[in-house]
Amino acid sequence: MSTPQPPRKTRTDAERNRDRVLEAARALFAEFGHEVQMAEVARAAGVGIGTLYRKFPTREELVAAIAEQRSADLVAAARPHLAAADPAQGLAGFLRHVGETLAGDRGMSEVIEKSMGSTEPQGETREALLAVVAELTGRARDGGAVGRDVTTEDVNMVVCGLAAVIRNAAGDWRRYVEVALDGLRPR
Amino acid sequence: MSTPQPPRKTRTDAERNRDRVLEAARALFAEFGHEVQMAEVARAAGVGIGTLYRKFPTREELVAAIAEQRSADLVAAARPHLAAADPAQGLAGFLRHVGETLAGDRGMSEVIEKSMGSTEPQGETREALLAVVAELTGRARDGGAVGRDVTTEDVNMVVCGLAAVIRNAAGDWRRYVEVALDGLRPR
DNA sequence: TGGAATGAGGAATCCGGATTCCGGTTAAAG
DNA sequence: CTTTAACCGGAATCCGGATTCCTCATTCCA
Repeated sequence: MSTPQPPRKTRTDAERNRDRVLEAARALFAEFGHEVQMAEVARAAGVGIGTLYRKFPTREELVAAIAEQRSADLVAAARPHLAAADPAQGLAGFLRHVGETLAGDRGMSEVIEKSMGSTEPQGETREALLAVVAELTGRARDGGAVGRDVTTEDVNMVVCGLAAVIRNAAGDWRRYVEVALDGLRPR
Repeated sequence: MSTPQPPRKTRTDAERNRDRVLEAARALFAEFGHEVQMAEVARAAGVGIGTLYRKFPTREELVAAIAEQRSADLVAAARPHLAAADPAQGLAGFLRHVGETLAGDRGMSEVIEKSMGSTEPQGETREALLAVVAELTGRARDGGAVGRDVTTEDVNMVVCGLAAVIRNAAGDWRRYVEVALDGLRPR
């Protein structure tokens, strides 16, 4: 009945392996997207499959962990743009940054394409990301950088499209970003 | 050695089954995308799996057949827009039509998202579709409906983004189309 | 240092879904 | 109305990849 757990400290090698897995997964997902197999990740991490599974009981959980991590990075990267003096540059700068990020991370582009917009349930980090976009959009709108009728959803759609373009289209995504920004401007 | 084949006419029921399969696949792909299982298609078509496989030896071939069909529809639908008096309305009208189509056909949005842009090898119908977009873009540009620096690739990216937005985002894709069109306009 | 307790590995297993196979049918030809 | 090539149906099989499980190795604590 009692719970006299004599809690031992987490083994150091266990922690090290966890880090290796996260690192390997991050790299592989970035380069090949989430289609990468669990065995690949384990191999790249220099770890057995069993170990990988003890850290992340499910492929889904591993993917989520990485997605969470990268999303947080994006939210963090938004800070300077939120603080930008010129709200127009704030939104534009952030969109360009998102492009740069997704261009270097296939897995992330998959995540963003699916998450920006779906009214699905999701982690708080996703919420934070949406909040950031909303904030940036609001400022840009107040500052007259984008049309008064531009909504957060409009921007979300642009981001979703950007992710798709980066992952599938042959053209220069930077061009796409500029076109989208032009489209959002007043008048 | 000789080939005195007394060619029999294709059985009528065989042909009928083929049509049923195509019809069922079209409907299912449109509603659920290409993730639908072969068995589902067979069931919906009121046909055995074996029969389905005699018509289309591979899932891939079935998907390709439908994609081809729908792409051809899109090309055909472009005709009136190509003939539009106002080139600005030509491009805009076509993009809106594409949106309408993709909004009602999940499978098609998947195809378009992947094919618009990839310099991959593909069917001639895909070529035709790209040619149509190029033509429409050229006219719009010549007519001053879009910026002089707008390329076919730019428009392809917009279409690719549109497909993604329709399939994933929560917002109103019509809004997205207008934003994109605004972004393409001169100035 | 001794002996749990926790972690590592990776072969074996499970699973969902595509594809194959073959005995039973049925339409076309004479 | 036969004959027979084509065709049908769907159970059985195959396959790739995720997930489980059990044995052995390490690390932590007294």
